[in-house]
Amino acid sequence: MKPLQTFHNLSPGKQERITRVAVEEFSEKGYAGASINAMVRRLGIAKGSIFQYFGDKKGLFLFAFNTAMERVKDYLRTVRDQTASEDLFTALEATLTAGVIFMEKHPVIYRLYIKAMFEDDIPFRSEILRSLREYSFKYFRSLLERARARGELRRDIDLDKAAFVLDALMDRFLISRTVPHLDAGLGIHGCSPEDARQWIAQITDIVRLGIGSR
Amino acid sequence: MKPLQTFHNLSPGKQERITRVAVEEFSEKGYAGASINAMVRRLGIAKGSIFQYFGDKKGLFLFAFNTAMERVKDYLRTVRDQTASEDLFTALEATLTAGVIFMEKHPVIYRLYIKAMFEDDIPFRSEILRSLREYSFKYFRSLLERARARGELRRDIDLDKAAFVLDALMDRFLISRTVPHLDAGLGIHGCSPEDARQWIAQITDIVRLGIGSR
Amino acid sequence: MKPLQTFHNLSPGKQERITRVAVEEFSEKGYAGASINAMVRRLGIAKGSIFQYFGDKKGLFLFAFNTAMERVKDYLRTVRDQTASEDLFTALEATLTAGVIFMEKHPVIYRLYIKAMFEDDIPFRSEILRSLREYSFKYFRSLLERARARGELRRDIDLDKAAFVLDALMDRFLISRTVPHLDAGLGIHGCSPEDARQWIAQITDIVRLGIGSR
Amino acid sequence: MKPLQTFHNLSPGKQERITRVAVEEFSEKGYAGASINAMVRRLGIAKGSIFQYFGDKKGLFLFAFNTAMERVKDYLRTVRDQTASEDLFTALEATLTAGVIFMEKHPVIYRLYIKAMFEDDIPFRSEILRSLREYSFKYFRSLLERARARGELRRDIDLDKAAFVLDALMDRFLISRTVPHLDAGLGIHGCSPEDARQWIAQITDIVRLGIGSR
DNA sequence: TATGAATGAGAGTTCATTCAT
DNA sequence: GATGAATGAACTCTCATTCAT
Repeated sequence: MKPLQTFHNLSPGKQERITRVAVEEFSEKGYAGASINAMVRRLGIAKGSIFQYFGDKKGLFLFAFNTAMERVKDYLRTVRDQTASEDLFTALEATLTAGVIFMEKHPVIYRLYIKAMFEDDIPFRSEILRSLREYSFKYFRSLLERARARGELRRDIDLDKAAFVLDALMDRFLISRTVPHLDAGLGIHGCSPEDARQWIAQITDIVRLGIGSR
Repeated sequence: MKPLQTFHNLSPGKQERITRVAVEEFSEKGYAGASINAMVRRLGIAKGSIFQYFGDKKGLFLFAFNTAMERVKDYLRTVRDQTASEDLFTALEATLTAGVIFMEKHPVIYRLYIKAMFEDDIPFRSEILRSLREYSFKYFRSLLERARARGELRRDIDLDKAAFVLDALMDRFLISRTVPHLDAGLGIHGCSPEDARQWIAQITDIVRLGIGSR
Repeated sequence: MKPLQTFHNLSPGKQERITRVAVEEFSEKGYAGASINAMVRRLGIAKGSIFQYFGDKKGLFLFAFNTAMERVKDYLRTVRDQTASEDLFTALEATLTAGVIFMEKHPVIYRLYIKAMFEDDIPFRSEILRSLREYSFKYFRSLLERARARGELRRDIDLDKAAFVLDALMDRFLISRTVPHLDAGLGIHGCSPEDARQWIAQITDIVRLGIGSR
Repeated sequence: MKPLQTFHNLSPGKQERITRVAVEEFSEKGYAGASINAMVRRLGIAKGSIFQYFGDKKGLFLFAFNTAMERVKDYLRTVRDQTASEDLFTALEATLTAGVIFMEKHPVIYRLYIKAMFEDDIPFRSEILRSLREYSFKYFRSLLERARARGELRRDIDLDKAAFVLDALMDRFLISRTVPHLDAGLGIHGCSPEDARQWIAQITDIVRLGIGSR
């Protein structure tokens, strides 16, 4: 019997409940800190069941993490599609804003991503991070390539470097909204969506002057 | 008897050895993951002694962390003093370069900082991070204020936002050199100091156009 | 519904497969160590089925063990029949040689026998072992009685004691070929069939002088 | 801190109690079957203590086993010394008798030996068995060499083969007294010491004729 | 008849913390 | 002041067995 086979035979409602609790637990306590005991206590099921479904803690984490990341990718895909006709900097603003909204609705997922990023001994850490970063860079690269084709960029700008800057700024901005006290009192953490838009506008402005065509 | 009282009565060599081992352990395994068992094994001292010196695990961590961060601050102070007469962007390049050099020499300290940043259940996490970030922002703010006084900045730029951008880019760049696979194959992780300088130059260049006076 | 009833309604092929896997598992890991989980995994059938067929783990073991021992007895019977006209010591040599050959072809069965012999908590351990030993002794006793009738034995030898010696030597010799390092470097374990015959000849020789008629 | 260091700092009485309980548990249930939970329950100490003393289950077993075997070797040494002036077959009888007496007083140790012999997954099984068997063979070889020097043996007898026979018979005889129902009703198991001497005498008699000088 | 999801006791192991010496 | 033995809760993981479908 393959792992996950058993799990996928459960009712969708139960699958969803288990996944949600697992994501929350890993999100709150990281991989090593997460307790399967705590999960089954919250779920009201037997400890053995988790191991029947996922084989071991590693398998559970991988499943929870991948499930969560799929939702991020889905979301990002729709953003890109909706900004296809906009210029680069409008698209960037939209992306950041979308990121803020997503995090507002799914803070748990963002924290899980953070944990995977900076905790050691995450199962398949390298593969996971490499694949995520690749996805993110490809996203910004594709925005930049579209912009270059339209003549929106400085001629001499290196697309890799530019993508790095975009990724760094967006990532840090979003992290600041999640991780308390990372913004040194600037007020990013927990600020209103309107204030967030102000921040986004000004950051984008700096970037436009840095890499834009004029 | 105050905690740390007994610790400071030890010979400087012993104090230094204990501090070093504690910093290494927390740096490698994070707060929750660190094992006092492991530390005393490496140190060859009794487990009870640690509790006598520092009260509990929390006290040990706080001491180790603060000690490590003092070294960072000392280092940063000398960088600022040495670049007092340079223009903003030269000073920024120097700062990033200095950061690369520091990390090269003290990777353990940088990892400890990362762990403190992204792990929950760090004792006094809020206070620690707030104080660190404050220090970092003040550093960049002071550079920017110096630059504004000299007319090196766009008139309309908001210094807080600019400091945010500088801090974000510098931080992400340095993290990329430490955490594997965070750079999506761009080659920042583990690149040679010369390649790092190239990266720094180009990032600074983007920033100059974004916030510089012309 | 009697247990085993449902099992015997299965296709002979399936019965045989289940028996074989069970014997292998018990042979490798002993009774307590054997895992029904592992068996059904290898068989690709439902765990519940095993309990339907055999009631519980005990029933499964008993069936597997008895099935395996039947094969040993069948084999031993043919050996005795084929040596009916030989003198005692030729028959003994033939028996030992046959034992070696059987083990060579059915190591799994021999290991199962060993496990049953020396593990506690074997279900019905006493009955099982008593019956096996009885069978073995009867075998040697019948050889000895035949020999006595032909005047091949010392007058004053006690047949029980002699049977004990024969059984002990044969058993130990065969075990030495299976269990590594039981022969203290004498080279019995894993030796070639030819070398085994040399050993057999010399052991038989000692026995002949010990109990033979002259 | 080395494993066993801590343990040896305990009071001799406590060390002895722990060792005794461990030997009993392994002796009754084998390695895999033994439960550290059960041991600490019987001892009335905390589970963690066992791991502090011995590191892990493997370490505990190794210690318990070696301690038990030392007692066997000590005993055997005194037997050999006391029979130095006897002829081979008298010495053999004394050895077997001594074995019977030892087992009568220490059945737990003998069962532990049996378990180590026939259970798989014993830690360092190969090394343990090789060393034990070597010790046993050397013992019989030394008796045989002494006998050959005195002209008590058949000229053409191979000492290795003879030692094998002695070891096999002695071992099986002693096992028969411990493991129930291994004697097929011959009455070795649990027989009185006097009956045991009778058996010993007759077995020795067979061996004498098989390998003796006349 | 066959299935396989559910169970929960029990396994070995690690750990921060306490306290008598 | 330094020690290190003692603790017990919490951890991940395995297993035979049950029973509704």
